[in-house]
Amino acid sequence: MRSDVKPDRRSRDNARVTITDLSQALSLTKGTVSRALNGYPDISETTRIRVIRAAQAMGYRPMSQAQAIKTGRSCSLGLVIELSEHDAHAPFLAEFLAGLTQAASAEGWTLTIATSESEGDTLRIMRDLILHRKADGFILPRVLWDDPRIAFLDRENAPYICYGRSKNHADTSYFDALSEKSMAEAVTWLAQLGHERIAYIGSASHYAYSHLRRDGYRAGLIQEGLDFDPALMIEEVLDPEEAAKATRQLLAMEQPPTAILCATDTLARGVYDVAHALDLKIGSDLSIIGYDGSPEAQAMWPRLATFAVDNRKAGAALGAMLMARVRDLNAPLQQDLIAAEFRPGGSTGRPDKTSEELAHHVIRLSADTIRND
Amino acid sequence: MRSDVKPDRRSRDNARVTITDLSQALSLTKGTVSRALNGYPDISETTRIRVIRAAQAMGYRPMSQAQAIKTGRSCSLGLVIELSEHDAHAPFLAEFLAGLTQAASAEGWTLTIATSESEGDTLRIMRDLILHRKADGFILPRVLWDDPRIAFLDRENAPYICYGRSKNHADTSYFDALSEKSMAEAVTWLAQLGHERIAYIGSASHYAYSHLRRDGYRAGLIQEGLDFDPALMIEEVLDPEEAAKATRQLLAMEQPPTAILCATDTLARGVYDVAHALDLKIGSDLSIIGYDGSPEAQAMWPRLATFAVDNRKAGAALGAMLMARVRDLNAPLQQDLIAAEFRPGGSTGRPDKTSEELAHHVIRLSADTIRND
DNA sequence: CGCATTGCCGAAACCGGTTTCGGGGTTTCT
DNA sequence: AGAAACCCCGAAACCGGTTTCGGCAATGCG
Repeated sequence: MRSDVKPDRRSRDNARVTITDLSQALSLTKGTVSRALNGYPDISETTRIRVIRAAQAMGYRPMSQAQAIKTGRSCSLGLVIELSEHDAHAPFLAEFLAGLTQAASAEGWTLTIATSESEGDTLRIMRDLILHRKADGFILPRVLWDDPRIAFLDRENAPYICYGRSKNHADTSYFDALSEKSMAEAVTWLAQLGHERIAYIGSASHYAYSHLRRDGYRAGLIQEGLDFDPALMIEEVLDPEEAAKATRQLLAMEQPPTAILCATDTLARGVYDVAHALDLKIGSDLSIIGYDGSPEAQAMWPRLATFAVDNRKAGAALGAMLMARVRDLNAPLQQDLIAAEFRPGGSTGRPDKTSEELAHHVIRLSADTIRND
Repeated sequence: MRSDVKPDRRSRDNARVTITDLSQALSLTKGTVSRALNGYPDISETTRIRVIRAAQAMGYRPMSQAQAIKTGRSCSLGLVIELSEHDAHAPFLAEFLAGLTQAASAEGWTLTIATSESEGDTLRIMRDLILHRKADGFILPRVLWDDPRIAFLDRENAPYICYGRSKNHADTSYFDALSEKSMAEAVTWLAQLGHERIAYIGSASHYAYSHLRRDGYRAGLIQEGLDFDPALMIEEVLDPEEAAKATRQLLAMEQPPTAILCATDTLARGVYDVAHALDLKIGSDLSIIGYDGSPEAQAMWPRLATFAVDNRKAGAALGAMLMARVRDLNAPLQQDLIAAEFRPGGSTGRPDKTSEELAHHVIRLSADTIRND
């Protein structure tokens, strides 16, 4: 009773209106209609508006597939997600996709997404998508400091927009959050609460953002007149487990930090784990700030102070930029930045203990640490 | 030096191999090659394998766009994500997409995704995608108990597969996790730890899964010989805030539950919040179990015990099912179920306090509760 | 007033495929 | 041996668009 009704009527009766329908209604040829709609100069203004009017009235919208075989443009944005990454795209993805598809569908475009297992895989897939006209260009999420995708797409002469600033970002079109500014803000926030020893746990340096955030941290220290202690900065930290290890290392110092700034919320999870294990009260014994505004931050207790990036807006901006670039690859580069919004949480507060008191506390509980390690 | 090299060579020199190339190489006509590849019966077996061999050797793969305009099939799976939902798709999305695109690209298909702001919007978008051949069929995520998309697609005679079991799931093709079994397991787990009063916080009943999970909870109680107390079951809980309210209500009972089972991890967040506010020790004063295996569960402390669904596998299965269905809409329905894997965490344990002791504890701290409400 | 432009549109080829139609060559049957 | 039935494949139309080419009419210019 369900799917076996009308077994052969694959072509729906409420069919799409084609360019032929439109041309017949107007008593023009397909070619003329096509040129009118595509802004060719050899069509009089009067017939042009007549065609456009009729097109709107009849609800005509060209079938992009048919266009693609002749023009080579399929009106679709490509997004290849690499799955092998340590920190999953999970949290930011949904909002990001929302922005992208919103921008795309506003102009009748679609989003083609694919996943890959490795870097080489990504390049192969992108070539394939371009070759088969499944994507006219690409959004590059999670740009690396030295990103092979950029070199590849330059070589292939394919349009793309970066989400993030790579090493050579001056030569690329990009959209990014000013995470370096956020990191400096975080330092200021902590310094104003009275923290003097503020540590930084950074992520893998092949990510473009890690350079920026690290620099932002250091800029913040300078701005607040705090000394930079290299021992307080641990980088190349990939996941919560490694962040936990880094945290233990920091807290084992003679003068441990009273606040820890993390490049991502995910890393902050590791800091939380250690704080819980050492029975440190987060927000007083130890202050923590993350970055990303991810759902994880909402799930932590106390709430992780973090910087929320509007990923939907980012997606929309990137989509619009890419469409413009596809339309004209020789247009000037587009570069845009937004500021992330600080979202306070219970994870920061005035330091309850001095650095020395904290050290004593940790030593007292070191037995637990050994057990956990 | 970057994008302005080779300004006009839009058609790459490493061009795609078309069916014409192939037919010329074989000294056959396009038509014959096409029929050979598409399994027409009027092609001799010898030439068929000759064509197929050559196609592989030359790396020919038909351009799906060109096929689409004649056949009406674009070889792409449609996925429309509704954004207005209370509980975002965020956590499960990335893995789910991975599975989908993996299944799709294995057969040269792609995934077209779109987002919508409302239910009506979703239907419009789906019709549009079908009409413009941007999707041959749809994966329906987060199926509702009485889902308008199902009725709509039936009416449109378009292929689809449900992720979840709706009211009439017997009549649909679906893939789903056996969440009712998981809920029963959860009850058993808690009962074996010594819990006798186990509450359930369920989500909005328009979701298909809430019926199943609720029934699973009750089945678990029966199986363990525990009484069902209607006061211990609160449904239609939409978000963590409402879950927090429900938790306070449960704990304010004369005989409060010593364990709370939540239909989703997100709801468990609200339970955690209240537990923290009331200074209840999670995993001893109060045991909590969620469902979904989301990253949030990893971010909570102690780790939320939950049931992890392999969303990648689900995506792959759904993709394969949909492709089969697009190829033959009259094929028999496909229905498949997997079990979620229990992932223990520190959030469960033997009840440290009896229900009565818990009640006293809560009363003592009720002042805080009032302040928070 | 005549000729060269220009503006505007129809006709037709084209893109990369699919599908229908028809016909030539074998085989089978009587 | 001749007719009927198959088995294959080429030829050509088609899908829904785009783009080139050429020609007709109206204009510009001397």
